[in-house]
Amino acid sequence: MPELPEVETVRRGLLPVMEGRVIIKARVNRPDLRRPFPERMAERLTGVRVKTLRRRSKYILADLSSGETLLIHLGMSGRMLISGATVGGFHHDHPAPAKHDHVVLDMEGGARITFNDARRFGAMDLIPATTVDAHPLLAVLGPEPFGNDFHEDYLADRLRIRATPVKSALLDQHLVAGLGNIYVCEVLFRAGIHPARPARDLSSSEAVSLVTLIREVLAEAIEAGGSSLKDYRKADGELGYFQHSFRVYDREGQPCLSCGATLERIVQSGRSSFFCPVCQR
DNA sequence: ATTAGACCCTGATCGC
DNA sequence: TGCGATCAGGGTCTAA
Repeated sequence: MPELPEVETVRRGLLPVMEGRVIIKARVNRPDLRRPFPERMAERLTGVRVKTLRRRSKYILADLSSGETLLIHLGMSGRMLISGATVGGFHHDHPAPAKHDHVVLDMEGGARITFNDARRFGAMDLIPATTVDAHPLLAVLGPEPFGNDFHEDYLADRLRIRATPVKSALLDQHLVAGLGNIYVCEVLFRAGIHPARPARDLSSSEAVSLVTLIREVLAEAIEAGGSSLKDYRKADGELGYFQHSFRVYDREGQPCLSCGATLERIVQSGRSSFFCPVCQR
């Protein structure tokens, strides 16, 4: 599912039809995803205005005129699809209701936003705006990759005390928030670091380079509209195209674009890691 | 506290 | 065409 660049792309797609607009009617088609939806969610969303639409890590946060904030996580397969509006020059008619359409928001201005999530690993919650940062899902998150709290000294200090493979460390949302399996693989390739290296064994210059490369990869992916593999689509239904820029992810058995060696795949804490055995040491 | 593994759920794909 | 095994961008929970 979506990592930070995909979530940011979805947020940007939703901005023109959500921010500043009133939710005319909210419909909730089932009581839960993996976790229960908040009590009376449809009623609490209906008739309120979306003041701002922001992002924290892989979460979209909609601050509402009711004083509550809607928290949205897309999990692995969650989509937010827009219909009934002209987006990017194309008008999208309302599609027939589809399997796994869990929440539907009819917006002031005629747009409809449909949250569809086949695997139901996503989440929604409604909390007082004043307690957003204390929400259990958000309070444990590490710094934003583009924020001032994420810098060379911070990352070097945190990696130095971890015995776990650097791949697992960078996937840990407590350490830095927003990276997922694809972008960690891509970052480690650009850094020339083998995913199985214990985090504590990285040199300080390697840790320093990771800060820059994490920002570089994420920024390029956001610029490309994210990566479209199986489930992910931008809010306007279009595909992102960063997947064409993958240098190692899902390229097992193919030649390294730098040295020509055959790329390999290993499994680390249950997730695939793709890497070049020659370039990454 | 850290870490590995099971688990949550559906759907796509691949080998037979 | 069908069937089982495997895999998938997420995070949580348990137990060692």
